[in-house]
Amino acid sequence: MLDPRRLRTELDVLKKGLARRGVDTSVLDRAAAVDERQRHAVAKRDELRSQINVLSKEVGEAFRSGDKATGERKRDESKTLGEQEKQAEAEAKEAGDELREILLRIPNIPADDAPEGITAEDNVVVRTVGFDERRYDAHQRVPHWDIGAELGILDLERGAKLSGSGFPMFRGAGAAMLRALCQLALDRNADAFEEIRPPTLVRTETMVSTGHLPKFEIEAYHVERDDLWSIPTAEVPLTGQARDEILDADALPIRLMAYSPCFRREAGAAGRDTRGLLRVHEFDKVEIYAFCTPEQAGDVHAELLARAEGSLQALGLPYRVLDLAAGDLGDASRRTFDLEVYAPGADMWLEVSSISWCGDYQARRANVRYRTADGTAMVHTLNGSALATPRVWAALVETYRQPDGSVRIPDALAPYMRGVEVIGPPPPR
RNA sequence: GGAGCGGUGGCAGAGUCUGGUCGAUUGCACCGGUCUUGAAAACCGGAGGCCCGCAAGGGCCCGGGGGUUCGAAUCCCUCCCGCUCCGCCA
Repeated sequence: MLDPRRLRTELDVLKKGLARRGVDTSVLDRAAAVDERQRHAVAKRDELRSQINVLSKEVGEAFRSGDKATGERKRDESKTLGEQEKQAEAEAKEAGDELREILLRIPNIPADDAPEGITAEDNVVVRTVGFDERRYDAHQRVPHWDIGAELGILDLERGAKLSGSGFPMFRGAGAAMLRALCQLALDRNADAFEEIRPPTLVRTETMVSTGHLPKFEIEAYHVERDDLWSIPTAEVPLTGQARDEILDADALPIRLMAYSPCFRREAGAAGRDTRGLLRVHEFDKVEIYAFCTPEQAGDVHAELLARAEGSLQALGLPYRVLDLAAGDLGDASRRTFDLEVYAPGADMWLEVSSISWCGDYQARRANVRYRTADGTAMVHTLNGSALATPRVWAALVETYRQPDGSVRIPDALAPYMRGVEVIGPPPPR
């Protein structure tokens, strides 16, 4: 959420920023008008309340001192003012609610150094690591859905039988590899990040705090009976757990990580790049996350990126780093680097991590502050996947497929797989 | 799921029956000072959050929302959360 004060102090700046996303900036004019209306109503209400407070005190004094006539007169006077106050209050509340409704749907202002452009085509490739097109042989040009079926480690049919398409079921070494990947990611970051295992069903307010509601309601699974939402990422509970808190500045940056399942309806993406594990409704992920001061945020952002890259490097997967164009940024983010691994079988770059600096956008929604020398200020929040399983799994089996059809397990991962070094064909079932 | 009790400032804990002088007593923690070679102790002082405003100042906040009243931490309704006991259960 944007700071409503900026609507009156730097409306132009906000408009320029939103325009870079390719968004209609007239909402800002609407918001500014409602803000103006709200402040007028509040001022009027406060003035009336001030008078009522004085009168009420006098009523009490008058009755106590036995001056019944004065007491009754002032009481009636106060009552009249009370009716006006009620009306002003109603206006203030109505305008306040409307302003919040508008603000909750306005995305964050992109950082100045976020690349220009409004589509994914405009994203800038910052660097490509470990990629050499010529290095791949025919045996690596097999898509993971075929490899998975062949080796009996991915059972999409049965996953669909259970829950529908987009709900993969893994078996045997394939299932173990998912756990191994998460364990690896957690272990690699445990030196600096506190591990959290949050709930994965959360309240509406929690989803609002990160920006996933109200605007993207269609993207989330909702449990109606209990009015709870399945989290699309651990970023949601990690942000929400600090809601309404004032953090100790000395404790910042606070680095957290969390393993969690993630649920996404992918409503807007039906039929697009959905084969195999390319786009699924449920998957496991290890998220790395930080609360920090605005001054620390740049460094922390770089740190999260380096951490996420580190896991891919450890697994020996070629990847590239994208600096997202202003228009391709998620709503909450002001600057995002995407990590994409190369999947030779599918011959695609797969997004496996989005490392986002959200500024105070989420902090304001969740009301997470820290103490400063002269008061409080909103923290900055940053998040990114340390490792998202299904796409990394896909890239792994494609990259490490050997001429005989088996899949070699990278050295870094083997210890987490009971020493398994190669996944061969399954025993007959 | 049933019954009972409770939610007050960073924490603990009064105040609620008997509405006004209660944004709120007290203790701990915290910050500054005195004393001390230094520290502790003791003593003195300071200190909640939010909104509007250049400021002066005003308004709001005792879990959330609504109501009664001239006036609500205090009375009423409702929702949420916590604890205890019972039931059920991985």
